[in-house]
Amino acid sequence: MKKKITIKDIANDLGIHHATVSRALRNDSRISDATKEKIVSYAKSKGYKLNQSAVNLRNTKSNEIAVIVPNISHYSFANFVSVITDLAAKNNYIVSMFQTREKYEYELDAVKTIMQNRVAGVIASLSLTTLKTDHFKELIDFGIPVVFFDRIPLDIDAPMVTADNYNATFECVNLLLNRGYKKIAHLTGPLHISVFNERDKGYQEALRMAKNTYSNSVVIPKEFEIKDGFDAIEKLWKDEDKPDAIICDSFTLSAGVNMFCRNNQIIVPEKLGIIAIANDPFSALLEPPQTIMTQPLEEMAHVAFELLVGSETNKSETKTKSMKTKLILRKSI
Amino acid sequence: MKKKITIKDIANDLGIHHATVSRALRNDSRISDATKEKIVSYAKSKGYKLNQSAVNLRNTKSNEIAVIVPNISHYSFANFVSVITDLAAKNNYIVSMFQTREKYEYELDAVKTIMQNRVAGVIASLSLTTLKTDHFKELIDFGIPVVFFDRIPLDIDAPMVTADNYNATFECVNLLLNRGYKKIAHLTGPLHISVFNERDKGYQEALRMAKNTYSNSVVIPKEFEIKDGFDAIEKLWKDEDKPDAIICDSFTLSAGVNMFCRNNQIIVPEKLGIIAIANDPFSALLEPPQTIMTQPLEEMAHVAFELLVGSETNKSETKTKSMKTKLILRKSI
DNA sequence: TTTATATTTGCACACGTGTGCATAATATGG
DNA sequence: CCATATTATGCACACGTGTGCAAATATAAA
Repeated sequence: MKKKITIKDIANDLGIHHATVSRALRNDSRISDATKEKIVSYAKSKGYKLNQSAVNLRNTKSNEIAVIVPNISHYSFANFVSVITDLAAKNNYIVSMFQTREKYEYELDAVKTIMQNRVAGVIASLSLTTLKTDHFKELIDFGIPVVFFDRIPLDIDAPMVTADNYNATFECVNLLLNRGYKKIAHLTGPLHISVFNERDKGYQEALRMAKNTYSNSVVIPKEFEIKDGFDAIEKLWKDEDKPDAIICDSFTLSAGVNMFCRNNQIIVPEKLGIIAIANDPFSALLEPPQTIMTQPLEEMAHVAFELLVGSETNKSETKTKSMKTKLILRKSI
Repeated sequence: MKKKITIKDIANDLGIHHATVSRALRNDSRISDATKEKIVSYAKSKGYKLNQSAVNLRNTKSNEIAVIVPNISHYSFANFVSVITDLAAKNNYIVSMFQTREKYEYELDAVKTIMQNRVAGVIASLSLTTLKTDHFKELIDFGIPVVFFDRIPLDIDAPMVTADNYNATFECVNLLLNRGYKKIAHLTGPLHISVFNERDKGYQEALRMAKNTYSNSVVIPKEFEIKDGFDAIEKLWKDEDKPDAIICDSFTLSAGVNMFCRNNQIIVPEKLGIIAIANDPFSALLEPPQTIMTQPLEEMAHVAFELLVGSETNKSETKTKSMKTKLILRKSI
């Protein structure tokens, strides 16, 4: 292992002071071009690498942006993180990953670690089991800016980015009603989660406004799996008053519904219309190709990042951005 | 923003030396239980948070593990990162994400940033456009342990973890031949990439050993998209000597092939057998459900992590672990 | 009690960089 | 050519923690 060279080493070798080296390498205007050139080329020849830990200590702040998500392997989160990572790299930040696996305790651990690391900022989406948010309040109180994304808390004064979940289901219902469906079910998640709560409200309200009497919200109280969608529709299908259309709050759930239909020769969209609120591109590959209401993930990531890195200059008011969803019409309705 | 309390603050308040505080908080055996208790409870009451940047500087090493992957939003990488993140958290490391987007220049940037951050270790999968690996040699020379994963370099002496790609295709070919397929094509990636190279060798060799005369490797020279699979099979299908089975080196490619077949009423598996080397669980949802040869991603992640964090104690010999793939038989062959 | 030993705490310095302020070197103007 | 303004560099300290070694205190043995 090579000995790591420091700015002091360079200063000694060149017979100058390390402050001058520091300034030269950071291209400070107060250093003459001649010495700058001398220092930079010497540093390069010696393979000098800035020690970021020292910089972070000196700045009392690290160059990291922490991202807290329930599960990185889910497409929406993966895609979101992917965009954030690009933006971070472009702005000389590093992205640190934290995964809660939908567990409140892991979220607590993540927040603790984040504070220890004096991170520059946090982008977070709450876990399903998070009922108290004191840890995030402490984080903000500690001086670390936080932007919430998708699964947002309702009792914290911080910037937020979400899809317009209320209108997403509202529009889905109207679309289905227009197509002649009469009995629309809603497969959703725990209603203490902002996303599902908003969507169910939009669903209920659209039905109410249309004076539609059938209403059926099925809550899956855990992380969605294909089997959950399968089981849910299986149970619904046994009702004497079964639905003729279903809105699924994730691609995973809709995939389970699709599988049940294929296994039981239930023709989609004739016997059952399916629409998913999802972003997964493979929804197009289902038989029949799945109609989805998508969230503008890339745009949301951009906004979240902007709210975070711009948050120092622009502390004026709390901003919650609600982004319009977009329908991709395929063959399942 | 609250003032951040340090061990010196605690020391002053308690009339002791900060070294004692440091030791007490780290549960050093040399500090008496009485003072430990006093210090720990006082620290807690004051909301003391360790400053990891200071620790990192002192240790000349950070608490981060860097993960370099081409694209986080691809299922295999996302899943791999997900497991690594869990393992890291369990071992008091943080995972820093780096995404190359298949670009050599981004890989260079990532390696540079990683050196600056004096990261504890790196897990990396090469980008498609990486032809030189000097940057990784420099990284290792700089004293940072690196474990390569999946897309490994052939000219670096470092621990590696891959699937047994040679045998994966070898077995696929034999399986297809046993089922009566005679003309097997191989949809693969750039052959300077270890993964695709090995797979194509396994494919070629299995055909040679079976004295099968038809052989057809189609190289997609870029990041795979669904359209690439679609276009490739479309072109193959125009041949007078078209294949009756195809091995696809990713789920994306196989999805494109599947789509072409559905659009053109080509019955799978009667007219065309399809097998993908992939991990994506949604392969089960295609029509027909896709037969896949899977890599043991979770296991590979565990091994990679173990090779990395155990690498300080266990520098003895370079280890390359080649993990057995597993067939999941469904309806596409 | 005295001496030897074990236990506990303090001291000083190191880790590498950045910044306000002082000082030195150079340029500008009369 | 001197006084002043401008530019360039040096100095000292701070950021927060950890560790080898010395010192102080407590405990055990004689």
